[in-house]
Amino acid sequence: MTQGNSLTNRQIKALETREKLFNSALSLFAEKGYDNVTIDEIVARAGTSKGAFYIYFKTKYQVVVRQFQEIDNHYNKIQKTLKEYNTASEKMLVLTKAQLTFALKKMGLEVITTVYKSQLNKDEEKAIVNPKRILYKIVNEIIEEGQKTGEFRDDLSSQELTRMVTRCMRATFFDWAVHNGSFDFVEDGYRFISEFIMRALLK
Amino acid sequence: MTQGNSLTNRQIKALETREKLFNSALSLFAEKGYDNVTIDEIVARAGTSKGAFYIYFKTKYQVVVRQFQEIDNHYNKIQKTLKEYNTASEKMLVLTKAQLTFALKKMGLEVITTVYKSQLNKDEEKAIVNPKRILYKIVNEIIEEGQKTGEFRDDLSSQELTRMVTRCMRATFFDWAVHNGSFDFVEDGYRFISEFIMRALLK
DNA sequence: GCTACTATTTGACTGTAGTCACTGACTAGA
DNA sequence: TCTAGTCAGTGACTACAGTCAAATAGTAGC
Repeated sequence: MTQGNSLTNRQIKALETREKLFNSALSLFAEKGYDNVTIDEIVARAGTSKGAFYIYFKTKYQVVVRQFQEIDNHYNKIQKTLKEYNTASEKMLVLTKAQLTFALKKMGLEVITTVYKSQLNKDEEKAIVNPKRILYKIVNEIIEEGQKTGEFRDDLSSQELTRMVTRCMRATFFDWAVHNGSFDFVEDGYRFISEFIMRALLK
Repeated sequence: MTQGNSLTNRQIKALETREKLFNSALSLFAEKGYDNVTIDEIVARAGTSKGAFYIYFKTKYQVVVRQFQEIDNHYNKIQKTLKEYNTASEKMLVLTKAQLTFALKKMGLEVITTVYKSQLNKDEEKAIVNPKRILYKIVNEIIEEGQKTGEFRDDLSSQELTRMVTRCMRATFFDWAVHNGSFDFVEDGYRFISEFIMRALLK
């Protein structure tokens, strides 16, 4: 078949088609909102066909899930910032604030709502609870560090604590989406973690 | 119009139609699963028409949301049981266990998943975050009691703590739905609250 | 260059949620 | 009892996500 990294013209074209569909969809979602965009519009703008769309995306949701995942990968930038802070508690708080600010700015209400809704569909790709998410690795590292330094409790494993903490983070996102963004996401979410959840985590 | 509580024949018939639609839908959902039932089937079994369905239910989701609300009201039975326990902590734990057992048995995965998904639709009736839910009143009462007896922290208001605790409860439901019920709902949910969240609540 | 194969693309088609202009039966008031 | 008006109910229709058999065009081997 293909040798090494080289792609045949056919494969290159296919990648282009996918890219055109992805960009067309994202620009339409941005212009009109997810619910007001049809697949027919997406493929018209991409200059391709409906069948092609469903080769590259299993559902309409999946476009947004992919967008979410792309943005989500940028958490590694946050990870570097964390080194400047000395305690695991500080790191957890800085991460929380960064996560909330970042999600609000880069994703926004509609992407978050759409992704959360998609996750409740049986066959949809599980993006937000994927343990490979960088976010989860960061949280797990902070917790392990906090357990080592004696800041955090160690009667539960770091994996288990990570699962619980990230569950609480998701809860803020879900609540905000259910309330149609009618409360201050960053303020409320930060308060929830810093004033409430942190206490469950500390020794 | 109508005098006192008396209903015209017309209004009685209308209530009957709604009831027939509701029962027809619930029995079909139970038989084939929510996603495999069409509105046309529902109205056929109810012996009425599609238009009638949409007079009584704004969306297909709403049937399940109403079912959820009916079941949800049965929390008042739990409330009475709580009086037997002495401390607010005990009450919170008994409530948690009861809630999880109850939801698992009476609602099940599909109802929970469907309701949670519906809540992310803009115009859907907000059932799970409705502050009038009996569950929230019970939680609030327990928290106020705990604050009075000095068991629970009082640096945050009981309302705020209620909001945070119930957010955590919703988180278990959401996670379980996203994972398609692939972990032990009662076991995991109870552990999350008793081993983790309770510590955030205690003084 | 020719051929057989296969990856990609197509768009007509299906299924189903939700709409709406219309119908006719019931009600209230004269 | 008659009638104007209302309200519950109807079902053909629209809109749109998702499917799939057929068509097209790139590729590899000769």
